[in-house]
Amino acid sequence: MGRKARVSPDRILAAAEVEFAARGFAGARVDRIARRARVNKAMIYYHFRSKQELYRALLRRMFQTIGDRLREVAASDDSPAAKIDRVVATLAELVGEHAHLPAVMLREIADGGARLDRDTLAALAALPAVVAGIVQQGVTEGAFRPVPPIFAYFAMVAPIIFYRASAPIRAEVTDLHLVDLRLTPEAFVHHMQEAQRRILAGAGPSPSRPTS
Amino acid sequence: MGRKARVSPDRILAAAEVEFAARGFAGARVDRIARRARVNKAMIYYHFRSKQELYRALLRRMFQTIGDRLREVAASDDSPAAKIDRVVATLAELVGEHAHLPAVMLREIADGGARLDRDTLAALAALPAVVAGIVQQGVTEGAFRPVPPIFAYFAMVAPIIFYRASAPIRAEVTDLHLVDLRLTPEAFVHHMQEAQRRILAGAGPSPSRPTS
DNA sequence: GTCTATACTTCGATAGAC
DNA sequence: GTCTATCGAAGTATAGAC
Repeated sequence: MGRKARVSPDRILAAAEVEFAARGFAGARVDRIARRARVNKAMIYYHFRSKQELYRALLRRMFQTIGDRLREVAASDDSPAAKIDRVVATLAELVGEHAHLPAVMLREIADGGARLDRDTLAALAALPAVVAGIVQQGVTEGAFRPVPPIFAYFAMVAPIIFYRASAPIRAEVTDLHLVDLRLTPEAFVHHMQEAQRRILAGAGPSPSRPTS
Repeated sequence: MGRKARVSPDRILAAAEVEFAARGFAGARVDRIARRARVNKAMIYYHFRSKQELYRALLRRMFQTIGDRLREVAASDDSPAAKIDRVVATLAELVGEHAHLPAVMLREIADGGARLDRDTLAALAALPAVVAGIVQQGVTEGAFRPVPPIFAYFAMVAPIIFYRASAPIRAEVTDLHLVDLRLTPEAFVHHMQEAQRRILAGAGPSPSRPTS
């Protein structure tokens, strides 16, 4: 019942992701999205009301996807340290699967969230909240030292986004023999996990030291 | 002799920085830049050849400024650990002084460096090179463990840029009582310095341990 | 749900006088 | 160096047939 009705909006969203990621909201062209989605331009305005509404729908879906994956990790019964490792790996996987996600997030932050409605903002705010929960758990169990949630979040997320989104620039810089900026995704994730462990590690080296 | 001749281009660049940071290249309007710079629009095309050339001139100047400040730190005779602290503080200062710098960098990365000419690319590539030099010095002196230069660079720069550029979104999220994402710049810098020290710290806790 | 044709607007860029 | 006036190209959005 009505399964085909979804294929058009979904193809539009997929095409929109590529276009908005590559050019930003202002630079994106509805004609190009239509062509890539192999639908008529009028269909975009039929399914979504405007370019802006299409953009919002895309962002809601993106943040929801990320949040779902992170909440999965947070809900597991792994140790806090293992959860942090998994959060880093999960974020890296997500940006690996959805190659356009980093650019969209970068642009949205640069825009100051000007086009985010309340629901989308809530979905975005849920991301640092998940990380905060894991850190809090680690602190309670004595494995982590306390750090501000938003700091832990940015220390984790920002380098991953930068690393992925900067791939074209790094490749060009390396090709021009300016500096060698190569680093495999696997090595990067490994170093990120080590870094987060070091950032969050409690004062003492012993895994479970009594607090008092 | 001819000092006044510079005031117009400089005012244009200053206005362009605001406009490009807030709206991106595609979203920026030459008319708005002209109005903000209090010059006639035709003057922009007289001093710079096009919107694109104006944008490039702006980026060159930005990366040059950052590079100069970082090279100053690298050239000092501080210890590598102290230099890392100063690099973090310097970057934080820079984005504090030039509030529009983070957004421009975010957008340029998202664009994949599409509008960077070779000179600008070289000025950008010099940034991780400076950090790499400091890390290398620390490794040689036995104070740091070896990490890939581009990793050390992103771990340092990405959170700072994100933190600054996300200020409007964080404020809105906090105001809507979704989550409390407040964190003072001073506290943020302090935590960043601590984090970088932990990431780079050599295996042993002793400051100057003989290598062999 | 789908397509064609087009109205309406905005914007980058320049011509040409001073 | 500076200003006015304007061209021409895109671009969003919709009307209306099927």
